[in-house]
Amino acid sequence: MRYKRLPRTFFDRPTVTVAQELLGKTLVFQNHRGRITETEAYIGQDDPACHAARGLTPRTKPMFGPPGFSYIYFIYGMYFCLNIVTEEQGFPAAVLIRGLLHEDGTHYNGPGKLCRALGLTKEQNEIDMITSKELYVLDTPAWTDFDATPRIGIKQGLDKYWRFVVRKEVLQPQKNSVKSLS
DNA sequence: TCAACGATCGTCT
DNA sequence: GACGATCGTTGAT
Repeated sequence: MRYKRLPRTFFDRPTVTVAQELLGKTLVFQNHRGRITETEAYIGQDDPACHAARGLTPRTKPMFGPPGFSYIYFIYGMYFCLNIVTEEQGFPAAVLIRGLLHEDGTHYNGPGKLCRALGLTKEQNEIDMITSKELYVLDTPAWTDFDATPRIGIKQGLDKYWRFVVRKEVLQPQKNSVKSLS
């Protein structure tokens, strides 16, 4: 089975919808690939936790651009975080990729660890993930069994339940079947 | 120019 | 649970 890459229309939708439906999709960067297990939505200038809340700056410029582009920023002096821009050009919003189940079996929890493992840096900021040959998302089956919680590591916007994480049973589907054999 | 802070993580208590 | 590492971005001077 050969999976197609997600088209721009996938990202040109409400950010919460995109964040939820990205769970289970396959992120590809160079020789790495893994399925997305955890996302967060950051939506517009009315969301106080969104980097774009205080307007357009050099850093947040990608968020104001077309959907389907990467937005990678440097944080805490040592980590990068990967986002994918959503919604129409001019409306600043993006989905933060927080968790990835690598095809080698490693589950990366946390945006900083994920980017470090894959080698994602500012070099990959503002890449068009619809046309790029090194950074894109494949349309593998979605995981629809997930929880919604407040976002992590922020001090404002905690009333919004815009973090989406697949339930851990999804990540160990073989456990029940093993038990039923005995 | 300057100082405070941050969508994190590992280590220590 | 608390804290330090480490530095680019930002808004204020």
